[in-house]
Amino acid sequence: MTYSIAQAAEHSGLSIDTLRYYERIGLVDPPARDSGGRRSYSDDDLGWLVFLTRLRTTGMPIRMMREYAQLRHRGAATAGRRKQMLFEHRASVRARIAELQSCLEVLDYKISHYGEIEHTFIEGITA
Amino acid sequence: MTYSIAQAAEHSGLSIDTLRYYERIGLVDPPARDSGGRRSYSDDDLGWLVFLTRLRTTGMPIRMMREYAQLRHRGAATAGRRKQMLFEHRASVRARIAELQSCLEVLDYKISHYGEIEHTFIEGITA
DNA sequence: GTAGGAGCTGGAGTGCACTCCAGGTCAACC
DNA sequence: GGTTGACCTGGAGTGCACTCCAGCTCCTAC
Repeated sequence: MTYSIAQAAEHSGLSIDTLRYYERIGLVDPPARDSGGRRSYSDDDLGWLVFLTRLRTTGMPIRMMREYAQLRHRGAATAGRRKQMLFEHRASVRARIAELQSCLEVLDYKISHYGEIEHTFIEGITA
Repeated sequence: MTYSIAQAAEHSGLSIDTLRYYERIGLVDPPARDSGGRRSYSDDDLGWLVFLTRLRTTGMPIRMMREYAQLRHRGAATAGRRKQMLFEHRASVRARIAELQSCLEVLDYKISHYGEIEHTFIEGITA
């Protein structure tokens, strides 16, 4: 199964421009081309794109994704390094979640605090 | 108690440049000045700065923080609107956490997958 | 055979959130 | 009274991750 750039964009959630941009900066390998010179993405290509969007969603910077892509390109010999990268990235995602959760508590507090303002009309509380 | 800009930066985790930048764009009110014309932050100022860093950490864009700051500036009459903003923001933070957690599952899967590669030396698995 | 639409390239432009800089002031200490 | 160090201002520069554009080609449908 092959996919046009529009279909690849649709499937991955990236824009067409972003797909070409990712190719330009070496984040994805140049896909095959059809008889008219247009990009023709394979299922494997799509799988990689979708995985990239996960890394992006979790805040991995592009330069790190590119490093990962380059290791991947060098084959099975780099599997350990790649696993290590994902391992470390997972830790940072967990830390990020913890950070967000601690901020959530502050928001919860603030929101209930506003509730008091609204019900008792305490003056001067403007935070 | 008052604080120099360096102390405010230290306490809030923002840089000195960022403090001046936030003031310039109307995110924080201009603090008092000492006899030498230097910024002199109050405890209230610091409290606001710390709260801003929470909003920032949770990904609120500056333009929204500024909107919030402007409402706050208009006093208690805008408390409802501000509470509503925090309420909506909290929902987006929760959504973000859920998104990260779902990506974490993908990472977990990938990482255990790499484990298989390392132990059984399956060829061709390069994702 | 031509009009329309998708896709192509190289390169310029955008928005966000800072970050840095030059050139100056001010207070304190030696 | 000179040097040092923190701070001041307005404005320019940075890094990231896209996003847009002009001008072109190619295929399909009428």
